[in-house]
Amino acid sequence: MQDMMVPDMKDCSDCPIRHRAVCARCDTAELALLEDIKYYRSFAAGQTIMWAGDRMDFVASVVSGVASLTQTMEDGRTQMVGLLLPSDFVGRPGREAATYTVTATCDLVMCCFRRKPFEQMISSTPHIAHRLLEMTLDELDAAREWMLVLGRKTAREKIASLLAIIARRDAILAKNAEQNSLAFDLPLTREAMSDYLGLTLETVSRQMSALKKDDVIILDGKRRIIVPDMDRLMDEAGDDSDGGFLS
Amino acid sequence: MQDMMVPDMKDCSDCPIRHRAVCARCDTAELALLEDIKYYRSFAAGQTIMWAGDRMDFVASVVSGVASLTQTMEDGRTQMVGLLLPSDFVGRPGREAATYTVTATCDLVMCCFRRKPFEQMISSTPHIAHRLLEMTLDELDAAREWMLVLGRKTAREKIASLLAIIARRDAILAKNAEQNSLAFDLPLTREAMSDYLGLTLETVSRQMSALKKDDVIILDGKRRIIVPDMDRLMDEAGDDSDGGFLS
DNA sequence: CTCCGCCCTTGATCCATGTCAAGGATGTCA
DNA sequence: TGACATCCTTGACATGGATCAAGGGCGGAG
Repeated sequence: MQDMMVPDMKDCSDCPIRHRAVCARCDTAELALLEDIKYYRSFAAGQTIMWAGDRMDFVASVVSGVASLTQTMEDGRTQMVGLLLPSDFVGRPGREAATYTVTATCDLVMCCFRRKPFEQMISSTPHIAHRLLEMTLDELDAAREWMLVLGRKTAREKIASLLAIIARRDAILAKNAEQNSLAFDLPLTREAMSDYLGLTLETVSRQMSALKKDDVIILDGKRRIIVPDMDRLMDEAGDDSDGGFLS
Repeated sequence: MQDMMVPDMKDCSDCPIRHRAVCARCDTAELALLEDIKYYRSFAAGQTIMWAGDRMDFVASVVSGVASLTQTMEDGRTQMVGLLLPSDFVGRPGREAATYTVTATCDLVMCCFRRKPFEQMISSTPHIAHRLLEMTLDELDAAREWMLVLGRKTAREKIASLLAIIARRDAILAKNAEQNSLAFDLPLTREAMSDYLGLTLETVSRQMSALKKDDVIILDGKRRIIVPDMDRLMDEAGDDSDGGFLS
């Protein structure tokens, strides 16, 4: 799993899906193919990119910013089922309609590929299909890891788990991994956190305050988080594992 | 998703992964290949097939019975992250160690394939890789569906969701789908249900009694369930969707 | 600068579910 | 047949997190 986290761009720095999506071993012919079908789109914070059930004729990779996948019940209860960070992939080859609502939780740039040609490319280039399979398996692991968080952890552990995941991911992208003290900006509102954790906004706020009081985190404003001791945070998360990566 | 549920065996009734796993379009050469690397294993109810972290040198498909994938925290809290019903696939090509503990929840037969040759076969037969990708995407959808259950549903809704999923899956395998009244045997103890739903055993028991009192289900003994009205059950589950299928 | 709206915090109270405890039903083995 | 183990049910009580409610802080628009 580790090697998925650092995009390998050395051989194709212009590959439009150099982000985690496909990357690594693209050859020139594939690059040309991809170049032909890609386009970029930007979204403002809070903007909904697509609604569950919408026809979806592209797949995409997050270039910068954060997006969320959510499910909503008839009565309005909502659950976030995936958080898309830079290098994450969204969209399902072979499926016409979006299964989840996709929303930009902060300003966002995506690199999109028209679906039909992308699917053709997959059928004709086995190693890209293989790469997609690996990615999907990683997402499945992350989703299952999250099931443990949702089903069995306390509110405090849930918050710590979320912070730990974002901190670690952030550190890796910034090449700061291995440091025990980290600082980062939360890309989520308290409400978005509550939707991800299966809590209410108030409980999230209270537990953030509690973690702050206990010196597990330091808050600089509302969104800037300093983690003086990652090991301590992981401990609070009740986490022995290396932490699933958000879809 | 629908078409995944009914194994398509018409062209290869002897294909050892005729269950949902690969199925459908195997040609003779592949059959021979598979035949060469497969073997069957049986397990008794309650038996653990492998522990998280164990070296795993096979992948497998459930022939009969039910198995569960579980994660456990250091302090013993456990969460089931997948329920493997007949035709489900377990194991991850390319991964040496098991990520989850796999346990037989009732007597179980699996059809196993040695991992290395299986991986080779995947690389050399693109449509099998493609099939695996589709399956994995379905499992991902199921896992995300379950995140909504774990994060946002009440105990009563959780129970109804689980019963609805098992009932529907059972009906499909028995070619009874479309009927509004169904009967089936629960393949899980109350404790296994609680591990899947993120509840305690006692809460599961109480909510089963409540659903019985309200005529949503009829209990014949402890394990035999009769659902007089599937629509009613789905309604109790708070479920608009067609219900994710357990991995 | 001031007002407004959004996001966040905190308090008081309630309730769904967890926890602890007792006992019932069913199947197995001697 | 009786003793025992396993699985399940039910009751009494505790509590974590939800709900309802009030207000603080900050950034953007005028």
